[in-house]
Amino acid sequence: MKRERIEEIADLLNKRGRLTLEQLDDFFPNVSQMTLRRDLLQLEQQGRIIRVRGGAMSVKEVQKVSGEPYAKKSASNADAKLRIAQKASNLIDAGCSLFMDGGTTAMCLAKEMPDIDVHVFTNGLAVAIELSQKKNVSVTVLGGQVIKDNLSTASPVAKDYFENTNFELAIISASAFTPDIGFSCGSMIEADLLKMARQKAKTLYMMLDSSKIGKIMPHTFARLEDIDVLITDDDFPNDMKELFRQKNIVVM
Amino acid sequence: MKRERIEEIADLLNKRGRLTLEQLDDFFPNVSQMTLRRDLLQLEQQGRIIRVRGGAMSVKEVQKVSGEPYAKKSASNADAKLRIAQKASNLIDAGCSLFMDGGTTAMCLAKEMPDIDVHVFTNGLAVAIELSQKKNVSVTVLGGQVIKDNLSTASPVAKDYFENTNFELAIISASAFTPDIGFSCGSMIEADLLKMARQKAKTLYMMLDSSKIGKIMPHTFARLEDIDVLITDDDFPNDMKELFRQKNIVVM
DNA sequence: TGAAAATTGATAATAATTAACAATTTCTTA
DNA sequence: TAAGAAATTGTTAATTATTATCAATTTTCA
Repeated sequence: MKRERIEEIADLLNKRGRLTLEQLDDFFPNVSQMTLRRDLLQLEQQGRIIRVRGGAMSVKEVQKVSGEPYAKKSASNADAKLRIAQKASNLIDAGCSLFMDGGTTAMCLAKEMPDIDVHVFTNGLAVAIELSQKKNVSVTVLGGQVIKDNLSTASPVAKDYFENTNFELAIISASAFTPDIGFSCGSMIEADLLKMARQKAKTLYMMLDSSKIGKIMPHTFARLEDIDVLITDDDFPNDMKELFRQKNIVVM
Repeated sequence: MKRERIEEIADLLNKRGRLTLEQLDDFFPNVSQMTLRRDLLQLEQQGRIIRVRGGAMSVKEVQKVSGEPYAKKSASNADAKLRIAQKASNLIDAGCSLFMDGGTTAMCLAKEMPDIDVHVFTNGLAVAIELSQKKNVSVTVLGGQVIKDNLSTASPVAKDYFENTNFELAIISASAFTPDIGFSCGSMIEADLLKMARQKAKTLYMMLDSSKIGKIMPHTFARLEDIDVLITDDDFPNDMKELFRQKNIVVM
């Protein structure tokens, strides 16, 4: 009872980096704040977290290069991304081979990923490092020049590389989506990569949090009908869901 | 006035790890607690400290108490590695293009690297992320499967990749060295990569801390006479230095 | 020099944390 | 299995830390 809750809190903190007591309270509605406080105290004594005013933060989070732009960015819409990542992680079976991008949603997924025998291709450096923590996951990084603001790689030779590479599944996310423009992102070379990934994969899962709807970015890499499964959060509008379902796309 | 005080506080925190507001007040009797609070706030915004109830703690302190395997390893002989990295960083000029490996010494160098216009090729994920923090450094990661225990990549196709890649300088380090076996490391595929890097580079700098002397690892990637400059620490034995100098290798 | 900006200090208002104890649950072991 | 001990939990009150506010002071720079 207690033990499990404490482990859950530790997990949560490792994934989210930092939480307020109120947020914790939302996650554990059936225990009092005082209990959560006591749990945090215990975790602090174990050296696993740091209690700060208002809540606590994960030691691991602090150990990651502090102040990096990436860590900051990953905070936006963290709740939705976490839930999307959780859904996505349930769709991954042992023995499969998949592609993931290097975005912040992918990073959430990397943290949520079960430690099972899978092979992951990714162009995200942080994603690769996160996945390397797992014993059973093998990881391949696509080489290329590092894009500093999202710590992912992009390379014109990726195409050649993909020639001899096989994966059933691609799980990617977009920076923007509208029904007529489709899924788009800010960098052409990244769009290129994602396009290749989707063509190569048998099945394409798109992770899209609702804040991306209606936005347009310069480079489209997939149209609505290109995807097989849409993974999103609860705020995703119903009429939009219907649009996907009409094209036989699974929405979850 | 303010600037200095803030620096002093940061220093103090780095030395003491953690301080209460009262302790800080003792150190700075001529400013009010409120001022110290504001200083701490500012330091927190810079990501240099973490404010906790009652006071603050140094981020560096937290980073020390690490559990990750990579972070652990990088602690061994940290002093020597830091000094070696500092020496190496002075040898890097603006405008140059260089290769670095993904080892812990390279990681130190990445941290010490001046923020100047250089291009770095590396197979180290952590190295790449660290270098990405610098505005003027552009980074290319070599793709490949991730070796989990040192977070670097290795790939049989690296060879093809190197075909069209040019750099003047390779700065690498070895896991082991003896005069007759040469420089060696534990993984064949890594040895292969390093061999290619040294053949490709006009100049080869080897960073070798003295603890590596006399050790032998399975795969040799360079002989004594292959290198141009040896960068080492003060404990490096003199007779060994002489050996290098006889071959016209600069020892520093 | 003199006005604007930044820094600082004192106090009040707010919020978070701890302390204390009773109520509940879980664990022993007779 | 039932009584008692130990651990866990919740509620409230007390304490403490933090933030907000505004006036006073210092610094900056035109």
